[in-house]
Amino acid sequence: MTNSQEITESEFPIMKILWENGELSIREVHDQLVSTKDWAYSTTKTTMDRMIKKGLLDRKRQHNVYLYHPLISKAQGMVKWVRFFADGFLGSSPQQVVAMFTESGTLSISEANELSALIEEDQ
Amino acid sequence: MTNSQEITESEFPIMKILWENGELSIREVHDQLVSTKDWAYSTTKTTMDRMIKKGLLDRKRQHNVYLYHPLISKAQGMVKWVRFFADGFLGSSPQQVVAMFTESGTLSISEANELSALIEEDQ
DNA sequence: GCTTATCTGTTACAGTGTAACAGGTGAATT
DNA sequence: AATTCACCTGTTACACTGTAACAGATAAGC
Repeated sequence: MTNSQEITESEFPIMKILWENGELSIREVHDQLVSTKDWAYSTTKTTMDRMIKKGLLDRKRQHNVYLYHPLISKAQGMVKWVRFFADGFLGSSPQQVVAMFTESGTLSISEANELSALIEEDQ
Repeated sequence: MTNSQEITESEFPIMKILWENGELSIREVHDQLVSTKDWAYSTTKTTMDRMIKKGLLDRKRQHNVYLYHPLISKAQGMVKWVRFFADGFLGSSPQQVVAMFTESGTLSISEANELSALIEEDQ
């Protein structure tokens, strides 16, 4: 029953930036995105708007811009991808992948715990 | 100029099964898929048909069934996802991810070499 | 006040995720 | 041999995603 919207491949880098920064305008997200994705500004915009509709993000008006922020945690957003990664790439269990992320510093202990629990939760 | 069709998230598990088995009917792929994906047979079928159109697979008629086989190598198919994982999940370089795959036994030495080369190749 | 840059909303279109359905064909059954 | 059953094949469908252009609104600079 945890609000578990699935994050798509294109949405993921946006979530990541937002998890790291808390709250940003589309422009700010877009500028950080440029290193990885070669997107038009309007692509970033459309994607983020859809993420609001899906319940992944919310936004509030600050001065004259909208600032977007995540509605789900990094752990929640990673579940699907950890699975994908575990059984598609490493022939290992999702839990082992979580351990790997913790070691690599991708996840804090508490994020790792949350993620582990979520993985157990729905099978 | 290497034939580099991108493999989508749903296509990946199919490719994986085919890389491991060489040549299978839709039914055979589907049966192996069931452990991971809860798909209808027709979903597996449609996906595999589209993969042919995209040039990811080819098929030939054997007796009275079509057997499907991959047209691109595991290394070629992994490039995109290695990048995705490298900069989305591990804050590491694609090459480090390749190394990790080699250690975990996911890739043979020669597959890893091919993959490394491909990663260099287009930036 | 006008120009310019940026933000916002709207619209678009091909591709993907997921599947139902109808017709064909071989195998089993009577 | 005619019927039935199971599975294969092709066709069609529809919502969602990936990617983006465009037009109007607003703010900032001159």
